[in-house]
Amino acid sequence: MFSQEILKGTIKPLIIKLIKEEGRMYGYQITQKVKEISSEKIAITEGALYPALHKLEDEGILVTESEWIGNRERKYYLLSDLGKEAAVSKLEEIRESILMLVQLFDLKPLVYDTK
Amino acid sequence: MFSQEILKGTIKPLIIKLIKEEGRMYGYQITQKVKEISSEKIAITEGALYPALHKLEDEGILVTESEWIGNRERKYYLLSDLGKEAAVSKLEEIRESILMLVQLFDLKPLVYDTK
DNA sequence: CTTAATACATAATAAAATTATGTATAATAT
DNA sequence: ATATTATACATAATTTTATTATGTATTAAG
Repeated sequence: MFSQEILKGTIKPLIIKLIKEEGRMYGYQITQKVKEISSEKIAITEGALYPALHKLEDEGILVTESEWIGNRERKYYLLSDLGKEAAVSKLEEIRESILMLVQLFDLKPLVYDTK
Repeated sequence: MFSQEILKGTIKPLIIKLIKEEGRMYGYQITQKVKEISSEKIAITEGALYPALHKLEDEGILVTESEWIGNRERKYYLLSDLGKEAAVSKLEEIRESILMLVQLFDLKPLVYDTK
């Protein structure tokens, strides 16, 4: 289980992608989801996650709604209207960057499966 | 032409990969090669490149040989014996990391072309 | 009744980049 | 001739972003 390493700089777009898909997510849920989709290989640390969430909120990309589950706060993050717009270009950006890495490191032959 | 952004953390393995392929390279040549293979999209900055080269040298991965082209120094970097060993695992590592990014960001359908 | 899981958060530190600056030679364009 | 661009190295200040270490607190499981 490695944490970020190469994933430096990818946490914000990753958050955006997950929230875009799920509609809304809370911090802990994001850590679990990433653990799941990475086959237990990636552990997002709180020290990276929460500052990133707060920054995205400050940037106006995310908005929050708090819910109280019993006596415990659960802070859901959602895409704002701005965030919904921004998400498209930000995900396109990261997609291009990752494909660039594939190209640079010559991880071809990777091709689009057009099935 | 974007500089690093997502490439954070990838400069050292990239240097290793290029030098492994080319045999030896000097700093400026690396910037040009990266520009070339990225279709002019990536400009490695000196502030990132030279410290990375020096660190790899300190780590014993790279060794240098200086050549004087006229009155101008050209410092070639080569893989040391240690570096040749390390290169294999380091490149496997970065490969896995990039494929992890592909998986996380759902850049499938990307499949191996087995032709 | 203790430990692990859930759930938030911040502070100190480290790593790694950007940006700015510096020196200097060689080639090209005006 | 001379100014600009390209070649070629390098470092310093700053910023960004992560790691590691704490901290608080509730709930579930052993």
